[in-house]
Amino acid sequence: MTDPAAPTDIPAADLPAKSRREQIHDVASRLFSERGYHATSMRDLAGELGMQGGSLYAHISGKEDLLIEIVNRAARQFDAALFTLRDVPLAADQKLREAMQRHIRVVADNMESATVFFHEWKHLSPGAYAQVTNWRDTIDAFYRDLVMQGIREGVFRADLDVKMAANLILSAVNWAYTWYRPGGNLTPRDVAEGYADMLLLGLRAPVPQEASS
Amino acid sequence: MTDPAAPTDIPAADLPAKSRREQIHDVASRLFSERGYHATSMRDLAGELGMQGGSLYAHISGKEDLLIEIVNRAARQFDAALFTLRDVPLAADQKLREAMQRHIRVVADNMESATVFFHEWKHLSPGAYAQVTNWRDTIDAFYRDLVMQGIREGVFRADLDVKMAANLILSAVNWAYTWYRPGGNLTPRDVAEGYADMLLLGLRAPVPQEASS
DNA sequence: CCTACCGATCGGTAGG
DNA sequence: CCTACCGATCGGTAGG
Repeated sequence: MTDPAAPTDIPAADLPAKSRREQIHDVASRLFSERGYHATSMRDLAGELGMQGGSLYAHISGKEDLLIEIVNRAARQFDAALFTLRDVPLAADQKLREAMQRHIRVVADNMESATVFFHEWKHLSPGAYAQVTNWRDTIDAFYRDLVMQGIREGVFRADLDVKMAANLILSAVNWAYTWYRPGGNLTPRDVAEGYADMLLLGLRAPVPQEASS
Repeated sequence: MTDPAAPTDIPAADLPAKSRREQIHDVASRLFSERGYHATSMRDLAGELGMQGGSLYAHISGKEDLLIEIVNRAARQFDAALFTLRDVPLAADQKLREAMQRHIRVVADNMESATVFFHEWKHLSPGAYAQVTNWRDTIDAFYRDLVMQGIREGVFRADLDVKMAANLILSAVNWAYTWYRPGGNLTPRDVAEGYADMLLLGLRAPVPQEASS
C-alpha cells in the first residue's frame, strides 16, 4: 500500500516529543502572556492540556514555580546572547550592532516568555524578585560598558551621557516585545540593522558639504 | 488671638480637597501599578482608604470602571499633549524635540497611571480594549507623520524607514515608564533633550573633517 | 492523571 | 458608609 519506508508514525521533525513538563511550561507562557499571571487560573492551564486542575500538581510544585521558570529561562537567554559578546574584539559600533541583533532575536524568538518577563516579574516573591532586579542591573551594565568603550575608542561621541545612551538602546531592543510580529515581513535582523543605523548615524540628514563639483 | 486674616483652616494649596471618587481613583492607580489589576482586590483598595470593601460601591460602579477610567484618562493626557502639536509650524527636528518632551512629561508626571496604561489595558473588556488599540494607532500615526514631514522637508535622512523610525521614537519615550524616577536628578526635559540629541545626531562620532588649520 | 474536597478569597449586593 | 451575606472561583491536597 503506502511506501514502507515512509516514517508516517514518527513525529515530524519540528514536533519533537515534548515532556509533559515542557508542554505545561509552553502553555503557561502563552496564557500568562495573553491574560497575565494572576488572571490565569490553574484550571485554565489544565483545560488547555486536556486535564483536570489538580492533575497539574503531579508535574509541578505550584503556580509561582511556573512563573519563576519562565522568567529565569528568559533571563538566561538574554545572558547567553549578550555575555559571550563581552570580550569579543569588535569596534564599539559593530559590537552594538551585534548586541542589538542578538537581543532583538531573543525577544522575537520568545515573544510570549519575553512578554511574561517584562510584565509579570513584579509578582514574584522577594527571593526571585531580587534575582530579576540583579539580572536587570547586569544587562544595564553591559550596555553602559559598551557605550563607554565606544567613547574611549573615539567611535562614539565624547559628549554622550553614558546612562542615557544605554537607556535609549535598551528602550529600542526591549520595546520590540510590544509590536514585533514573528510572521511579518521584518526579520529580527532587519529590525536590529535598521535601529542600529538610525541610532549610530542619527535621523537628521547630513549637512550638505559644499559640493566640490 | 491668631491673625484673623490667616487662612489656617483652608486646605494647603497643594492639598486641595479631593472628592472621595478622586481619592479612590488615585489609590487604584497606585495599587494597580504596583500589584497589577487582577492582584489588587477591592478590599485592598478599600483598606487603604479606611473603609470596608462593599462601601466602595457607593462611589463607583465596579472594578473595571476604575481601570477604564485610569486608562482613558492617561490616553487623553497623551492626546492633549501631542495633538495640539500636529499643525504647529515647526521644522520636523524641532517638532520631534517638542513632541518627545511632551510625551515624556506625560509619562513622568503620571508614572502610576502610565504603568497601568501600558500593563493592564489588555485586561479590558472588548469595547474599552478596542478604544485603546485605536488610540495607539493614532499615536503611531502622529509619529509616522512627523517622520514623513521630516523626510519631505529634507530635515531627516531620505532613506529612513518611516515605520521603523516611528517605532524607535516610541520605544524611547514609552519605555521611560520602566526606569524614570520623578524625584531623581533628571527632569523630563533633560531626558527628552538628551534622547532627541542622540536620535537626531546619532551616537557615532562625526568623521573628522580634514582640519583646515 | 482523576474525583472529591479543603479553606480562603474574590467582586458585588441588600438593607439599613 | 457598615454589616452581613451571596455564589463563584481560587490554589492546592488526599487518596486512589
